[in-house]
Formats: sequence, C-alpha cells, structure tokens
Amino acid sequence: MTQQAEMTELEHTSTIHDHSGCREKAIHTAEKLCSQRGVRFTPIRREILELIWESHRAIKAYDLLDRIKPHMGSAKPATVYRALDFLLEQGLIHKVESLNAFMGCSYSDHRHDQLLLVCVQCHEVEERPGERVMEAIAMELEQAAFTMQRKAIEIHGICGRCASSSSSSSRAAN
Amino acid sequence: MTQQAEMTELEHTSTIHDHSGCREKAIHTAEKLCSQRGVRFTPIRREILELIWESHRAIKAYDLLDRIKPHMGSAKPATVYRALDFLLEQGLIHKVESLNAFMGCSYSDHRHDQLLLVCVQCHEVEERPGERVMEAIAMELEQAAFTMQRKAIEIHGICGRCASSSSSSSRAAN
DNA sequence: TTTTGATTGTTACAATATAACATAGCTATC
DNA sequence: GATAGCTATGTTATATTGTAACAATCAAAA
Repeated sequence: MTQQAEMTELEHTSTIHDHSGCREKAIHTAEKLCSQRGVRFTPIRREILELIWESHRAIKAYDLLDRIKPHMGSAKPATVYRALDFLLEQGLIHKVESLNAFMGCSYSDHRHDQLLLVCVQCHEVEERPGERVMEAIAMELEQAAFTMQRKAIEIHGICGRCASSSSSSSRAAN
Repeated sequence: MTQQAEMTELEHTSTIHDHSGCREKAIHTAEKLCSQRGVRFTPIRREILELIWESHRAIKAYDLLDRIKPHMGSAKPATVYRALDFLLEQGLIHKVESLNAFMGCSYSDHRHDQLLLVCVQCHEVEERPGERVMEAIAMELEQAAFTMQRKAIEIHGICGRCASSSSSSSRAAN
C-alpha cells in the first residue's frame, strides 16, 4: 500500500528505482559532510539540494527558482545561485556545463569529478567514476605537462533503457 | 625584417609560435572541406573563423560580434551565432562548454572530439586527440550500454608554459 | 528565367548569471 | 549577556549568452 503510493509518486520523476531513497541518502550525506567541515547546511541550501534530487535529470537554475518560490516568496536568482555555488564548492552537486544545469553528486566524498552520461531522450544523467578513463587522462596530462584543477567530462547520447524501449512513454522527459 | 614585424604583431595574440600559420592553415582546410562537402564557406563564415583563429584562446560570441562590427555594421547576435552553428556542424570549431566560448579545431578532418586543456592563467586552450582516453571512454560506455552522440572533455588547470614561468607578463591573457 | 532553398537582415525577446549594497543571523570572545 | 565580526540572505539592477520569427536577398538548379 505504501509501496503502491510511492510508485505512483515516482512516476513523476524517475521510473526505475525508489528514488526517494536517493534523495534521502544524499541529504544525509550532505548533513554529515557539512558538519564535518564546519560549514552551514542552511534551510535554503537543503531545499535546493532536495529539489535537485527530485529526479536524475539535471535541473536549470531558473527551474529551481520557480520551484522554491511557492515556499519562499523572497527567492530571487541570487538566492538560487548562491546555494548552487555552495553545493558545488562542497562537491554535493555537479554543474553539467553542456546543459547549463545542475545535478546531484552521488560520490560527494570521493572528491573527484565523474563522467556524466547525458541521455538526450529521457534527459537523465548517469554519473560514473570511470576509473580507467581518469587514469588515461592523468597520463595524457602528464605528457602535456598540464596540472589539472578540475575537469568536465560530458557525454551525450542514448542510454541503455531508452535504446531498448524507445516506445515507452513513461520514460519521456518532462 | 618581415619576421620581426610578424613577431611584434604576434605578441598581441599568442607568444610562442608563428600563429598566422595556424590561421592560414585552418582557413585553407575549411575551404577544402566545405568544397568537398558541397557547403558554402561564405564571407561571414570565413571572417568568423579567421577571428576565432586569431589566438589559441577561446573567444566568446559577443566578443566576435564586437570584432566584426567594424567591418560589418549590420552584424547582430544572430549573424554570429549562425556562423558559429555552421562552423560547429562542419567540425571546424569547438564550443568550450565550460567557458561558453569557441575555438578553432585543428583536427577538422578527424571527425571526433578532442580533449581540451584550458589554462586558467594564460587562457590558451590546447587540443589533444587523447587516443587512450577515447578508448577508455569507449569501453566505459560499452559497460554502461550507452550510445554516444557527442562528447565534451574539458580540463581546467595550469599549462606547462605558465607553470615553468609564472613571471612572464607577455603570456598574460587580455 | 523562374523557382526553390539557403543565407542574411532585423527586431524583439528569452534564458542564464552576476554586481553591489543593505539587512539579518551566528558565533566567538569579553 | 553584550558586542564585534563574519557569514548568509534580501533586494535591485544589470550584464551576458542565446533564440524566435519573419522579411529580404542571394545563389544554384531546373
């Protein structure tokens, strides 16, 4: 029964797994990391992070703004961008540069950037550590005598689920 | 003497090599590829490509607009973006997603994306085929059952030249 | 030559992001 | 607890980046 209710809700976001679990886990990790680091996980920051974790799609700053306005009439672009800046600094989210959009990071404590696989059909973004890729990049940079500060590796294409069932409507982006 | 004059001019753009050679080669390649493909390398498109090749830094669309206005009073944002779209489609330039800026592609005929190494100090961008990296990505995508359409691999950091001589002023970005 | 499609001109605007300064809220110390 | 200093948020304005839509022009093919 609870299960049934949850599934219905989930159809609005991701279709495959119990997504509320992802969000809760991410919030818990954020609380823990912020506490450890002595930085403040304020209500605004928490709310933005929760909104970002409402799906596995990357979300745009102004869409976040639209979504917090109901709760926070005072919200303005700066409100959102400041929270995003904080979350980026703490490694709790990624910016998907090729979309100008933001997504939760599942590897907040790893402290390095992941590969982002952006599905152009369902718009979900999969994050992968891609260790072999990272090793190859490290070698390449050594050859190039280049000292890395940060990287963005973003791949656009069709994810496995979309490829295997391009007829499913429940998987379409909104 | 000609050599001397050229060096003086080059100090405004790149410092190390005879950069006008890069530009000329790029334009020549563009002419050849467009001709082969039956697409039109119009004066606007050529001029934008030439401006992009004036340095090895990525340049922003509105900076391009400022630079063509002297020659083309009629130029508007759409003028620039249309030329950029064409050049991107033909693989003659890259968009550096993490900078919202554009740079020439030295591997126009290779038909695949390169690694872009963005120096945060001199702002030059080095393009590298990075074959090992690309292989590793291909393997990763196979594991993930993901079909790639395009990729952006952008690494920010300090290039070798800046690292070895952070005192040089001629290398600073403008 | 006509016609068709591609390119460019032009106006208007949408979407993304930051600057700058005022106010409020914490927290460390007296 | 008071208060001083720092962090976070409120607020206004504006900068930057990118597109839509339609008209006019140009070029290549029929």
